[in-house]
Amino acid sequence: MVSRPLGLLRPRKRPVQARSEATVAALFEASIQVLLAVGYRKLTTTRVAERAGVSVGTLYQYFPNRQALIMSVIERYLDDLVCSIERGCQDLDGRPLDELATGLVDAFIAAKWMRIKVSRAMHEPLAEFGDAKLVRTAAARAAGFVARNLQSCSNATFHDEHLLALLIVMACSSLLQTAIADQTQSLDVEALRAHMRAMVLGYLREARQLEPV
Amino acid sequence: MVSRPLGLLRPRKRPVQARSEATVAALFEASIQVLLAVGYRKLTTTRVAERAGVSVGTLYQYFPNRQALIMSVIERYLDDLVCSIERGCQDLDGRPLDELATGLVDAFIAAKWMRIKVSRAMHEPLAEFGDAKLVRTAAARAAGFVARNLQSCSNATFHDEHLLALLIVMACSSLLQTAIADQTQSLDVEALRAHMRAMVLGYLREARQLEPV
Amino acid sequence: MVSRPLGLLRPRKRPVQARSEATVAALFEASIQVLLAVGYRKLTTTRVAERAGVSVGTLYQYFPNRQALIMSVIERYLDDLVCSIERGCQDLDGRPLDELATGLVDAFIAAKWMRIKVSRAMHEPLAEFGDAKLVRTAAARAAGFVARNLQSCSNATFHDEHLLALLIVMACSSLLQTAIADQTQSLDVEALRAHMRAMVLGYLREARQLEPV
Amino acid sequence: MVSRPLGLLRPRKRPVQARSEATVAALFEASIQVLLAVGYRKLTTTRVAERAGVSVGTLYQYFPNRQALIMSVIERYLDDLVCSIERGCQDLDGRPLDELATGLVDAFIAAKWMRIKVSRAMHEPLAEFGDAKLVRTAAARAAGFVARNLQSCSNATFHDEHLLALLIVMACSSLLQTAIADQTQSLDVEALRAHMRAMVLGYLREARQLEPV
DNA sequence: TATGAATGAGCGTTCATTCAT
DNA sequence: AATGAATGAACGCTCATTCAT
Repeated sequence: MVSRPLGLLRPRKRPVQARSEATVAALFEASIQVLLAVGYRKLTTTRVAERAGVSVGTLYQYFPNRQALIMSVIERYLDDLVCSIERGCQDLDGRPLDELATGLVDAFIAAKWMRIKVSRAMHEPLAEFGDAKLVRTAAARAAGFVARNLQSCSNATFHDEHLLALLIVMACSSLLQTAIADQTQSLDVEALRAHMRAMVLGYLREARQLEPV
Repeated sequence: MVSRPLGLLRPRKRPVQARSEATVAALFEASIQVLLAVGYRKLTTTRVAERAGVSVGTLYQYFPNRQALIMSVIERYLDDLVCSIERGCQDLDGRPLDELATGLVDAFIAAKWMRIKVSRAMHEPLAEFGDAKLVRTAAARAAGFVARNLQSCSNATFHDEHLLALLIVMACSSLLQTAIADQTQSLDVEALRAHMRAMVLGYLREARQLEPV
Repeated sequence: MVSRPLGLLRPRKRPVQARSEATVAALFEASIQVLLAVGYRKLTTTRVAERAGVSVGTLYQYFPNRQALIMSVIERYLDDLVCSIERGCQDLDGRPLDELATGLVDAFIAAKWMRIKVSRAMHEPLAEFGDAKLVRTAAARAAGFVARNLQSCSNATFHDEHLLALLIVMACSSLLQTAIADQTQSLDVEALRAHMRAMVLGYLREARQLEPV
Repeated sequence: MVSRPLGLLRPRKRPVQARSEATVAALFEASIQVLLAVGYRKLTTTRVAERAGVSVGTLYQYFPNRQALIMSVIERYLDDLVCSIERGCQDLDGRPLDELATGLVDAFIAAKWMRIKVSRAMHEPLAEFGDAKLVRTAAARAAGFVARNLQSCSNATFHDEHLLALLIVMACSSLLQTAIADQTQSLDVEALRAHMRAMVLGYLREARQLEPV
């Protein structure tokens, strides 16, 4: 799953050579580490480059500026996340409603909670660039899979699967992000899983009667 | 419900005089405006003071440092939010489940969406200080009201109203925050209201069967 | 022994009333305390006024600016010092050389070491304004007494008592100041006293043969 | 005798390249110039950098903070001073007492008075950091040479050369510093030299009879 | 291509001083 | 006369970005 930067985020050079790819990967990895080690406010280009074992100058050969680096990191994270969710949703076609709800919630939790530290590290960057196309695109992609799952549900049909799917995606990811950001861990995963399942399942049951808007 | 900052966040001087109160209010207002105008990263003490029509020095007479200012702004925002939610939940005691769900969702939307610009402005600050006691306290307070509403529901009883309430609060606020942060407004309020209602109602219906964990 | 400020140091108002005198005294005392508590670099007018139990505004009614305050404090300190030395030299007229040396050294040590904390507090202010008339004047005054002692010595006569006296004053006070500034107290007072006595006595013995320059 | 700052004072990067060394040298030189031109209180990192012909950022690449810069400057000054004194004391072994006294005083005067402007510039910084290890170390080193000279004196022996040496070092340097700090130059060098010689010589003559304490 | 020294605008913060009350 | 809120220039320091090597 390679980073696919778009628009303003496009690196100055495409990492065609093995060396370049390795450098970019190291910079991504270093960014996460810096984020976890010192926090977003202290994430400096110099620090990231240092951690990655290259010079600042080199960083600037792959990313036009700090923002591009961060957005690339976010992009990569979201990409991985969406792929992980997709994988989790793959076997849910044709299932009855309750299994579907369980499966979806498990997929989201697996995707976010399993990589909890990275998810936590992404909290602030996502807040700064959270209104970017990036995030909407990722949400839309995830909503795509989920919508397909909903369409193929064995014991229920819906009016507007895509909107339902989008709301499930938004609700699950925002709730999980909030739960993860809480360092005190006041909610344990299993409780969260049970309640999210109830929420999604209940929502879908109600939604069968929901008229399209 | 007055702001009562504690510890390091305690303003340097209590605004006892009319002038002082006006200055502090102006600084709060200016912070929001700066947040909306130039974003969190460019929220500077100088910039806030300027916009409030006072000098930096004056800002520092009321707040020991930038963080204290921001946390006070957050605190005030959360306080208002919780009060607004409380007001919205006041008439929901003794109602049947579906009216309760509708009322709760309306209360949250009224609280957040009606002050959408401020809510949007708070997105990044909340992400930086989101794990602070402040936020958890506010969530717990809101969960308190909601739990009371659940307990008094005319046609349903629950195992653990407090946990349910907390999850409703977290889900509603995080979902609304996400929706609000999206500048493109891909979701209109009324659609969101309908779906959130379905989500909360469905959740509570499922939750009646949920064993305590 | 009242402060007698001169020239640029003249307070804006002469402390004619009891109240004013008390305020000025409180400000002097507070300055010393601040110096000892937080050091010269952190001595601020606000802090001094606070400690003195008055407002900054009041401070500025007695001293035109920070420098005037500090110089007044120095002046008072030097005044006390010189008076203390004078007292110590009073009974030395007509004594033989060795008793004179002992007496002089004792007088200096009594003056400086007995008020060691204040002397230490004055170290930095003296360095900043050490080339001021203030210090030269104080040294000259002390040299005056010492010169008189030298003139009346029972068993020795000198060519230029005034210069000798000035050098004794400078040597004794600078050596003591250095010893006092050393927080580690590597030299104990009694050793210092013995050696200073040897130094002064030896110096005077040599000086009898020193031609005027 | 190269400057070797330790701990928090360690320069951020060791000046290994010619350019770096030149920059650091320029910063030292600029510090002295600023000290002489505007005084210690107005010695600003920006001002020093400016005068050195580099940017503030560059200054901070070589010194972690203002204090480290100043202490490095002091260290360098003291190092030079001690080396200069050492040079002046080199030929004094085996000399009779009066030649020794003359030689020592000449060594101190040569070291301090010959670099009078720098010495004057150092007055305030030394007062602020005067109790630092730096200064005590320098004094101890100088006392080392002088003690050796005393031990080898051809016509006198002493009980505690090291203490005597330390007092000579302290007396000479503090007296010279005081004389130098006096901008009015009320004492000319040659008079000072004669009297210091008398003082040191007399002191040593007395000290022969001084019992160890 | 990679480096990292250099840059300098800009930040958070302090504090001497003023002046309306 | 006394107050203390307000001022704003100036400070120490950081860091995104550039460019000579």
